[in-house]
Amino acid sequence: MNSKEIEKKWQDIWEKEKRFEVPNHVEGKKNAYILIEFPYPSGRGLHMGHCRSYTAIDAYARKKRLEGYNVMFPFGTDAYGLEAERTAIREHKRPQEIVERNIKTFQSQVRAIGMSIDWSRTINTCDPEYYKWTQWQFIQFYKHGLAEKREMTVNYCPNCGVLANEEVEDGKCCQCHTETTQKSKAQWVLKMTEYGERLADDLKDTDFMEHIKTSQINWIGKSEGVEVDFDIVGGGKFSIFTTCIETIYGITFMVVAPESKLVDELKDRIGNWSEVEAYRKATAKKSEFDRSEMNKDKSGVKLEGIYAINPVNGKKVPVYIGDFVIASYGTGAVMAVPTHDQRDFEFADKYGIEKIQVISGADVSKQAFEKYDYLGKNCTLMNSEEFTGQIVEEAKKNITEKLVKMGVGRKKLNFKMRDWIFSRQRYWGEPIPMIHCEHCGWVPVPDSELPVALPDVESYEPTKDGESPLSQIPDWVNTTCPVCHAPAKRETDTMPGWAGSSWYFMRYCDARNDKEFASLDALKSWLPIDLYNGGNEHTTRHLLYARFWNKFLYDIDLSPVSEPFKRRISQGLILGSDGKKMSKSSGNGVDPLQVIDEYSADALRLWMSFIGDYFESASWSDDGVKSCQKFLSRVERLQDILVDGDTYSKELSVAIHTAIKKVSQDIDNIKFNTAISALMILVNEITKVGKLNHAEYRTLLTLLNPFAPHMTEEIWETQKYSPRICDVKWPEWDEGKLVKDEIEYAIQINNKIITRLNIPTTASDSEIENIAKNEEKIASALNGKVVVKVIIIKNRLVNIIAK
RNA sequence: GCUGGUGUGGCGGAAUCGGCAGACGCACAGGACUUAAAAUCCUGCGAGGUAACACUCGUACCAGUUCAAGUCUGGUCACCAGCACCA
Repeated sequence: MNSKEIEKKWQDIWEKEKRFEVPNHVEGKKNAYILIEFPYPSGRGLHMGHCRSYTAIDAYARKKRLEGYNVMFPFGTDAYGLEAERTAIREHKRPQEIVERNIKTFQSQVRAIGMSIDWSRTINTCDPEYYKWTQWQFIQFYKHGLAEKREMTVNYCPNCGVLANEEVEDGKCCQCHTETTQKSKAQWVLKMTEYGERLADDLKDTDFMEHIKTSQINWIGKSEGVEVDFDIVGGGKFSIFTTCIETIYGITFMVVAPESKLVDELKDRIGNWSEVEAYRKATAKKSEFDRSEMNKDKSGVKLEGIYAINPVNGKKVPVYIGDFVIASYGTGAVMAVPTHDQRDFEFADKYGIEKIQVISGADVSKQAFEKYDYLGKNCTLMNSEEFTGQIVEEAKKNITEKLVKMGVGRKKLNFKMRDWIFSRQRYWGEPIPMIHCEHCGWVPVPDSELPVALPDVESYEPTKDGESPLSQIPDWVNTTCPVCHAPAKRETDTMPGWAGSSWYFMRYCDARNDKEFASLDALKSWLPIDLYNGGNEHTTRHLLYARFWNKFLYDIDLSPVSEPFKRRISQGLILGSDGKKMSKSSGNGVDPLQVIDEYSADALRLWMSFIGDYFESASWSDDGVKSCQKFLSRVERLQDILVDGDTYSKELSVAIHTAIKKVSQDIDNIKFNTAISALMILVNEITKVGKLNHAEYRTLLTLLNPFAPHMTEEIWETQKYSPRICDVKWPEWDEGKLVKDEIEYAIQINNKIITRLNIPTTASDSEIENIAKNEEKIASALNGKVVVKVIIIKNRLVNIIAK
């Protein structure tokens, strides 16, 4: 049989015997939930990038299973989202058809690389059985006041409609890269900001890779500061938010966002209204991107006749509008301290505003002395009345206290993260299960009527006016109010692509439940996920949404854990052999199925793990797969030198125990490349010895099994070993048997290696010293010198310091 | 600019607590087997230096700590990722 037949044979056997299925409920602690982000089933099928994480994490799962864990390792597809819809439009097919076809391809490819998937749990986000629960959960958000329809300024892409902030990159749509604009529209939002603090703080309980935590933290953008009220001369007031309250005595002007309502309220008192109005109009035209792009040239307009009063010293300062102040962050107004904020500094320069230094320690005539530079350096305040001379950190506390006592200030947390805009005016998504009734307002669809099925339609392209295509189907839109039974209309917006992927890992635990989205019992058995692997592109948005979603379910006692993912890792990219990203245009793409065809799935699997550090990007190389294929056939050929024996032989004992330890630890630590190198070292050692017994061979095959499951099963069968390799126990190493009788020491004199010596491992320090000193070369080199000090590092070296 | 990460031969990459830098593999070179090729096996392979040794240099760069630094400390540079007029 050739490798292809062998691999097919075992894949069929595994599937037939339901080898990798686990129950929903498992007792005990030896459970491991291992998850790879489910893919969007694109027509191109599995690519090398998938292969790397799939095969490596599969190896991890297989090893855990051999160690006696109940391993849940599921697979599904995330079929909703813009990409599927766009493909459908391009190919003039219904998205449903395309998705169905692609899922089949995907699943067969996942089988072909030998994944140990529990297929009884497979799910797909556009399956009504699945999205029924996505809708149900939306309703729970609504019932708990965390979902509401809100008129708001939104990012709008002419192609893709309304986008969440997270979907806008550099002012462009993250899907089609068209320039986005601002539009006011009523949108469903999930109040994610209410969870901002917990989403940031609870990261400490997780074991995510550092850069993943960082990007989460950056995105959430939590800042601690103080909100302060400012009275306006002649009546009225407004508040500002600052993280640098210590600079309050340095305020020389204030800036509010141009669109601020305050400006309207003060209209009659503003001396230059026409100028102000013109500036506001100009700002409204600009997208958020344009506004931030203009950052080189700070612009603003003074509100003539308007002065704010600094509560700490009664100082009257002018008020400006400026488009660098964002209405939706903080209070939409800032205090400006040109000496200690570079932005304020430039603004002050441009409009000729005075500057007062309040923190000493730097020259502020050329540029501002900012918090990054003065914090933590024991800088003291100046020009700050009773706070003058206090250290910044101390003054921060004291000034805040004073403002609180005066009743004009309070501590405040602010987040850059905004609420999650949950509406899309697109066809291909879960319909939002809400009904609008003239008498009752918004009413959730009753549970008994879920799912609100996405109607099968001819035309699903986005409409010109930016409304959902569903709004064009009167039969679907018109319904009756569940409460008063009057005629009512369905919500026609659909959910964003991120909805279904925010909770799929829970559904896996109880995938066929038709009473609830997953029983708490099943969730308790499996959550939190022990290892969650996914692409770097999802480390901010998806992870944040999923954590938020779970936290909400946790709060209403439907999830047993407050953090669903214990450990999160991301694999590095697989690049083309030219070191560039694989792409059609550069023609450097490699098709995994062709590789399997030419070599074998096992060789591909081995190479994907051996190619380099799992977390770093790596270049594809044909020679690499070849070398792995070569290694596998070396292992196969070891059968020719097999001898009898049920215990490890003296010659190989140390090598075997060393390999067991290294492979075991490296797989746990996601260091697959060195795990394989340890196996190679073992095979080299066996080759040197020239023979191996069955016990040794069985151990080698077991260690190799996670990486090359087909071949090792086959050899196991050929050798008539029993039980089957997937039923054996992962070998254990004996720390005491790792030590050789003798170890080579490097012998140094004054840090320079003079010679190397084999010294028995049982030798004491003084014996080692004697052996070293008496060695011929050493003795002659030491002749006439005085030994000052002898440093002995066990099993490594001896360094003799001599004068 | 802020935050996090990385920097080691021709290449992918190893190196526990600071302890022989370059494991393992690729590529390359030489040899064995073969009529020949493929496959396989053996040997060599950081740079300079030597007939061969010896010796010298070498983990982005500059300092420091130490008997000993790829590893620790301070500073610089480059690249990657996230955030970025966020108050």
